[in-house]
Amino acid sequence: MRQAVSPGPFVDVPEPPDLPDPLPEPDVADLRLDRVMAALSDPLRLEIVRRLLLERQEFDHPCGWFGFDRPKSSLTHHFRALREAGLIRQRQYGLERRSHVRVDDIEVRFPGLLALVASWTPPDD
Amino acid sequence: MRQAVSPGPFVDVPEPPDLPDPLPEPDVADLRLDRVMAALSDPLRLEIVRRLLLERQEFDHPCGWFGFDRPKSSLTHHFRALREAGLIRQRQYGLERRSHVRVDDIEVRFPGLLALVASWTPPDD
DNA sequence: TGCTAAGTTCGAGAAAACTCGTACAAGGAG
DNA sequence: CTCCTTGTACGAGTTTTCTCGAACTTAGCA
Repeated sequence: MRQAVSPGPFVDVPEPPDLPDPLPEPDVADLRLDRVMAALSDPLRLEIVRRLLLERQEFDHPCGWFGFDRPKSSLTHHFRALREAGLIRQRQYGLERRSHVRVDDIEVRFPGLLALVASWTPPDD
Repeated sequence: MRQAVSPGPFVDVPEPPDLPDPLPEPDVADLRLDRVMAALSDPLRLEIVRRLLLERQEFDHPCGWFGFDRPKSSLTHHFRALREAGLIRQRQYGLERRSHVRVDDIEVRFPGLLALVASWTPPDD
């Protein structure tokens, strides 16, 4: 069923059971294109989603895995923006809060969008 | 050649020669995904692009054709945001300034993006 | 019992975007 | 010329977003 829903290049990695509950996030039916676009209008957030897509075979990545040179409170802000727009799902593992892209959900509602993000390259200026 | 570049459902309507020069706009190579996303993060602008796509067989549409109940200065603001992001091209015809989506350019740089906008429906709240 | 590490919450300052009124420019019809 | 229409430019007020420091929370470990 999962593959039938998302025939594109992005397929969710199957997850082991008994995971911690996801943090609050919008339901698939409540995803809004304008909100998603706004979340993806920031270069740092584009980079977060891009790298989550490229290295998605690894398990969910904690906030510090990206190596951004920003204060932790700034990162919290941007990850929350992505989660509240519905682009990523976050779960708490002990101290870490790990994230992954909601590939199936986004692909169903906005097919092809993640491919654009995956092929994005950060501006070099 | 044009069809080879853009095999998707969006193909530019051929334009008659001797058109007025377009207003200043970014070159195709300078289109930035984050800028385009920011331009499409506003519901009114999404609606503008959507309706330009749906009724693109008609000729370019002037600002007032949409019938938005907003001050003219607000509309100027939003149309300029779309043009500066590279989503629309604007030409001056006498008094009117007519707009159309840069379908080929966007489709080449961000394939599939316009399909998402075309199938968007404005929020009903 | 502390100590460290990951990340949050709060709040404030700065920057950007949105909205709109007003004044202005310029084409077209009479 | 005069009036009407389409739309711009400017500027101010408001709202949103971004950014970051400081204090706090919690898990794991020695």
